[in-house]
Amino acid sequence: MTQSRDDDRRAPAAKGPGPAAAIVDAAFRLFNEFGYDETSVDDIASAAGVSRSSFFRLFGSKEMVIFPDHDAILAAVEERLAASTQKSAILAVSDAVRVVLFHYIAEGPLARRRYQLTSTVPALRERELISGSRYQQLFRQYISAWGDGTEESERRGELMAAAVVAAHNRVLRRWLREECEDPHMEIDQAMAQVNALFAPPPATTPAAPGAIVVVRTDQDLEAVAEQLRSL
Amino acid sequence: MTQSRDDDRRAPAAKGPGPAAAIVDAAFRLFNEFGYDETSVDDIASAAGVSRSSFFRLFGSKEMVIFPDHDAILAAVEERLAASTQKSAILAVSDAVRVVLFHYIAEGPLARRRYQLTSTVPALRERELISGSRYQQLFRQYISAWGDGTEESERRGELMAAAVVAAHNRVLRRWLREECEDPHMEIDQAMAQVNALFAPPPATTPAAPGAIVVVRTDQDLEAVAEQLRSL
DNA sequence: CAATGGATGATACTCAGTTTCATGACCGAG
DNA sequence: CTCGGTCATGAAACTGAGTATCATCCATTG
Repeated sequence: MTQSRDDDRRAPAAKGPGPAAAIVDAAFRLFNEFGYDETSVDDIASAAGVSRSSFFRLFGSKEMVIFPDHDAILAAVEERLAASTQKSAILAVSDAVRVVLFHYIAEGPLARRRYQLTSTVPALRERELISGSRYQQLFRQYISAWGDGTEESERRGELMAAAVVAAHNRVLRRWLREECEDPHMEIDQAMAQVNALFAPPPATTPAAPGAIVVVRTDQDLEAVAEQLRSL
Repeated sequence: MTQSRDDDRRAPAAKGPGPAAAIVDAAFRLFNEFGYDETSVDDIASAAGVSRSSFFRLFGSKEMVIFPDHDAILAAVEERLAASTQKSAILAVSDAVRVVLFHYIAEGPLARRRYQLTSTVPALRERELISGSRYQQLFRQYISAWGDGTEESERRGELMAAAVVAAHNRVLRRWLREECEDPHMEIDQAMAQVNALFAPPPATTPAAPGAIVVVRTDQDLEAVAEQLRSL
């Protein structure tokens, strides 16, 4: 896995030289120049110096050139969520969201080029939506598991998962549009907002500046800390 | 809408006799018998006694045979949302959600047949997801407009729209699976839950610096202090 | 050297969706 | 009745994505 060299055949998203990277480069270049629909797979393959067959062998479809490693991110999210219990649930969710967000941010300009495509090509926007729903499904699954089995609890899990993904998407989209200077801060705020919504109603007395805030909590300190961090 | 005769040419989803209805019937029958991927458009067209051309003229794509009138529902939702202001916002959202839900429920067995397909054929599930996101976008747009323009308010709109759609989807899915006896009641409960989450942020003024935070916990003060220090 | 296995390329095929053109039914005007 | 229009339909060819098959090449290994 971690062996070096140009063994990126297993990791099409890698940056090093290799057929996969050449294909990605050619694809983004042609998409930007001529448009997504106007660029055929044959165009990409020949521009990258590989055969059509190899293209479909490496990326299963034309759309997948744009979205390289969703499966890997999804696995990372699941890993983070799995390493958690009720007590650290809120923290786990926030962490998992950060995993996703900062993965994209780490891509830098590539992520923005992708956004330029997804925001103009309906087929790609839809593909992105679908992968987003897989995150939501994953979050829902874990959040639900942390609750009791009542319908209200299940519904709460569903709503919270939707909110979590929406919060992430908003921050990410703002960053992609360069409307967001500090994504760390914004994702913290956004997740704090989510947690404030879904945490058990903390009997917040309207507080004048300098007032005493009493937090009734059955939660563990991590949860409290998460909320405080947002103030 | 309710006029009789066979003037369903403008309404492909209508039930009366006519080419569109024949196509829908043939499509569902063949999909159920042989599977979605195994049924070609030619199969459907010839089974319905029309030409391939007519099929694509009436429904733009193979997937659209399954989802007839999303645009109409979307328009109905928008109509309901548009007829509302901040004061009646919560009611408008709940009403709009009910419009969608009961539209599907009114379809009765057809909706359940569709569900059987969408829950087994990935391409159709994705198509459904996408139309769901259009509802979400619509709700977000209106809910955001009801707020002040702050980022927190915008985010709240985004989260609430996501939650609203998620709540609807949950109730609808339960009804489709026949796990839900009284969809009226369930959607009311679900929307009440959404409103309870999003409605009145009970004036939670962020505590000014120097506020006192009281945490009830089993842990001793040293542990608490240590945790807080790490914020 | 021979054999094996993995990666690649070439080719042909299916099918969705688009475009173009021809046909035929209906309809009002002369 | 006939001409000239429109509109729904059908027919056929075309593009392009995705799949399957087979041949080839190359590197390792015995």
